[in-house]
Parts: sequence; structure tokens; C-alpha cells
Amino acid sequence: MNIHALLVNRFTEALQEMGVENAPVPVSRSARPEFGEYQFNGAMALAKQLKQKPRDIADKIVETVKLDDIASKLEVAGPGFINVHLNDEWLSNQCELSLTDPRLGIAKSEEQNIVVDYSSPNLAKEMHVGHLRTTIIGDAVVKVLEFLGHNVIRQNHMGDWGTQFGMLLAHLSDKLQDEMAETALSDLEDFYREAKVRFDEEEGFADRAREYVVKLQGGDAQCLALWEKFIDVSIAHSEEVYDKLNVSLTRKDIMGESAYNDDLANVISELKAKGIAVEDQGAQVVFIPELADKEGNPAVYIVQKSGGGYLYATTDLAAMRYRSGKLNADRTLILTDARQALHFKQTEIVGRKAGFMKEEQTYEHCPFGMMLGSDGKPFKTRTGGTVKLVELLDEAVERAGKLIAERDNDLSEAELKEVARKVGIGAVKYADLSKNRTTDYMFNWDSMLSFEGNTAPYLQYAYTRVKSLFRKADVDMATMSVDINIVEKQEHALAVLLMQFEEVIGMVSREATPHVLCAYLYDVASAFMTFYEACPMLKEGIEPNVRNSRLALSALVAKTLEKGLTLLGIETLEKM
RNA sequence: GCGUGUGUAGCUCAGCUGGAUAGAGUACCUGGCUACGAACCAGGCGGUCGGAGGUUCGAAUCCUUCCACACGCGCCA
Repeated sequence: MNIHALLVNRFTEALQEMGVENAPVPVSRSARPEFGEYQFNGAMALAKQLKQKPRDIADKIVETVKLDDIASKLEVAGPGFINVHLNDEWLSNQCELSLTDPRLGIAKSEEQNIVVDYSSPNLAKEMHVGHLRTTIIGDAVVKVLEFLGHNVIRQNHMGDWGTQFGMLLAHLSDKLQDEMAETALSDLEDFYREAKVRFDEEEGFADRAREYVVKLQGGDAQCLALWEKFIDVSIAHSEEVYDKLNVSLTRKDIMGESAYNDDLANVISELKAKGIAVEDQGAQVVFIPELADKEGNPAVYIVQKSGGGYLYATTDLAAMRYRSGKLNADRTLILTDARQALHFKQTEIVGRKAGFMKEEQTYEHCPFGMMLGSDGKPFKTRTGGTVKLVELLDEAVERAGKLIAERDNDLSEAELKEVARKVGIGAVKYADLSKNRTTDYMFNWDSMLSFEGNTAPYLQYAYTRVKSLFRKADVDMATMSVDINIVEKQEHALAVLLMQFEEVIGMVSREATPHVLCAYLYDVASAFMTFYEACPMLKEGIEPNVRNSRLALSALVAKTLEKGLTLLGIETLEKM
């Protein structure tokens, strides 16, 4: 159920009936309970156009609009707000419908092909905390889009190609004399550092590294075999992280930079043939007048280096063409850090000019800020290195384990371990998912590993409380009575929230902003806690029909939390 | 220099197409566990929404300008 959309329709019809066409229909949520749940604020804006007092217009709209079935009261307030108070009986019915629907009353969208490019780690190095955002947010967006019925194509645009691999392969080649690849590459960070030191200091090594680059790009078999070995081990590292994170990316989603290698020459020749790319200072560049500075100097976008080498601009153009052509993507979402904003803007302009995308296909860069330390500078450990993602996750699980051990519970050893894992990982993911600033953001161990307040464990806890209720009442959620009768104000507030799930899901899918879903689930859990305190179910003296109604409402809470958390990639538990 | 983004409570962050008294968490203070699970609940304290103008019936939100910070701007990705 999408209450907002329903209200917009009803008010639009009312305005048409009054002879008002093409006016905006501003329906929004009310800020305060005494103003109802929704409000229509269009009367003030119409005052000038209709040459009437806003309150008179509002009165007329209230007379005209047909909301008897869903609103218990409509009132005109202030300068001409129309407050809509939702009807308890209608809410009760809607909750019952959601409860009996596997999709919780959320309609599917018209199916689209949507490419989501996310995670995309650099395979030369190990994944660190900076990769958390794109990986986790991307995965949540993917799951939401799939839930809405879209055909989502995950694209892990891994950094598996480029000049740095020359250095790494030269080093690997030496190490393989007396070690297995897995051993040599057990710590990618160390390996990279060793190679870099040799590159900077060892005589002749830099030249060998450059030779390897040329051989690799030329398709030398021996060199490719070495590269494949490196990539293989490196991908295994990434998969370990994905596995810990409960991220849905698999090997078949990998479409690394190397995959476009054979197409780069075609991209350049096509750009040249169309007169889009021209030679300048020995390089192939595209001048972009749309992004000119004040003096009229166009922006410059280099697609081929003066030595003939290709750049990431070339690769991204090839990727764009592949996605819009071969994958037939209606939308392409790219989740990277905000520093690449200009690059993707330019890529879109150039790509569209070259006809690599159709007019109606979208190219949406979804940027994130950088992770900063508490000093406001790029995040580093005390020793100056980056924090490996694996280490952060292990720490979170360990802290959760300690906390659980301090509590009274009847969990077995195996269950404890499982709870610690779900809670620890959930907390880290939620800490990142719940923020969606395009700006830089602070990394803080304590808030990331906190289990209190607005955190994943709070949501998981609310879920276990419902489950506990059902265990104690010995009621099966699948076969229970779904007769809901909303009476108390806490029930009303909770029901309204539960009916807003579809609105929230819609926003997440449009804007790629899972933090909206986080905030929503927190509101649901919080409203449930309030309801739980005020409306007892299993205590003595509760009428059976009241008990059943409240249990049914609780069941819808559990299902909503479970679905929402699953979409966020956070696991639920029966006990904790 | 030009461009992009940001500036909201002590701290970390929400605030959807402009709407009524700007909200959460945390920290701090007061209460509440022989329990439908205290990873919780009820309440309190805390903000010239960076500054100044402007548009509007109405601005944290739109426009102008200034300040501060971050990032980007021809051969790294």
C-alpha cells in the first residue's frame, strides 16, 4: 500500500472536479500527530491563481475530496493546511492485507534491466575499510531493485588491469622460484609494498616491470598465466570479505577492466571516425564545450595517451557501450567515491555524443565521500596503514561475542557464535548503511561497533522480542488469526508506519539511498517498543480478541523488519 | 584561478518535490527490571540550521554574495 500515492490521486481528482488543472499536488507527511498523518498543502499556492482566500479554497477541497473510506477526519488548519487523519478501521484492514501477502502489500514495478556497478576493488591490494560503502550500499540497492521485480545485473568492475600489474608480475615471477602463488600472495599489502620498494630502489627492476606491462597488454601467454595466478588469489581474498559481509556478489558478476581490453582500440577508432576525438599534443582527446570554463576553454577528456596506451576513460566508455548495447540496460548505476564525479559526467557526455547509449537509457553516478579519521584526515591506523576490512569485521564479531557472554541467556556454544557473527557484522554494516552523505564521513571504532541506540542490534532485538512473544504464546505466525482491530494510539502510530514500507522502498530504488530504509526500520522498531510497553498481550486479563489483534500487528512488525533487514543484507535471529 | 560537494545540538548524523513548535542516536541528568527479554522504556537538558542579503503567505531547503573545509581540473584509476 502506498498511502502517499493514493492521497495524491484523490486530491488530484478533487482539484479536477473543482476545475483546477495542472496544479501541483503537494501531499506530505505531517510533522506532528495532532496534524494527522498526512497533509495537503496546495491551497495556499492556489490562492493567487484562483483569487480566493486559501482557507476558503481548503474548505472547498475538503468538501470535494473523497476520502471517507480512509480518513477519519479532515481538518483545515493554520493558513490553509488540510490535515488527514487516517481511519483506524481502514488501517486495520490494510494491515491485515499486508500480513497475508508474501510481499507485504508491496506492488512490483514495471520490470527494467538495471546494471549496478559496485564494490570494484583494486585487485593489486587488499580490501580496506574504504571499500565498505560501495560494496554494502550497492548490495542493498541491488536487493531492493530485485525485490521490486527488476532484472538486476551486478557488475563488479574490478581493477585488474593497468601499469601497476607490471611491477607486481615481475615481483611475483621472482617469488615463484621458491614459493607457491598462494603463499607468496597471502598478504597482498605486504606483497605490494615489497614490489614497490624494489621498483623504487632495485636496479633494473623498473625496466623489467615496464616490459611486463607491454607483454601483458600484448597478450603474451606466459605473462597472462602469471597474471591469472595473481588475479585468482586476489579474487579469493575479495570473496572471503564478501562471504563475511553476506554480500551477494559472485564470480559470475566480475566484469573487470581487463574484460574490455580488446574493445579499447575500437572505441578510439570510432571516436576518431565520428570526429569526436582529435589529436592534441600527441594524445587522443575529446574537447567538451558543455563543460567549458568562463573564458570558453572546453574541458579536456583524454581517451588515449600519447604513447598509444589506454586509460580508464577508454575502459569506462567501452563498459558503457557494453552495458547499454549487450546488456540492454535501462538504467546504469555506478557506485564510486565522489572524487570521480567529474570523470563520470564527462564520460556520459562523450558516450552519448558517440551514440554509445540511447537517449532513454540513464547513466547514474552515485557518489560517496571518503572515510576520514577522527583528525579529519584520510583514515589511517595509528601506524599509518589502512585498516583491512577483514580485521574490522573480526573485531566486531569478537566484541559482540564478549557482550553476549556477559548476559544471561540459554544459548548453546554454537548459537552464541552465530549470534556474535550476525550482531557484529550487522552493526558494522548498519553503521555505514545508515549514512548516505556524499561528503566525507568520520570513521569511529566505537560508533561502528556500538550495539545500543540506532544500530542493527536494536532492530535485531526488536525482531527477537516478537519471536519470543510468539514462542511464549505458542502461536504459529503462519496460521494465526489475522483479525486486527486498532484502538490505542500506539497501535495507530505503529500501523501507519507499517503501511509506509512501500513509499520507503520506492525512494530507495529511485535514489539508491538505503539510509532511508535504515531510518524507516528504526522508526518501526522504535514504535514497536513503545507499543510493546503500552499494549500488553500475554499478561492476565487481556481479552482474547485484543491479544490476537496485537499479536497480529506484532507479526507484521516482525515480517517488515525481517524483509527490510534482508534487503539491507543484515541477518535476523530468533534469540540473542 | 575555475568547478563540484559540504557547513544543522558537546559528538555522530536525519530532515523527501519550500510548509505549522528543526528531529534521531550518543553524552549528561531523573525515574522504571521477583520481567509478555533493561541490547529496552518514560522524561529532562541541549540548536542565532556557517554569516549577510533576496524571492515567497511561509526558507535548514530556492537565488545572490561572503567565510570555512574537502575533493577535482591533459596523458594514475
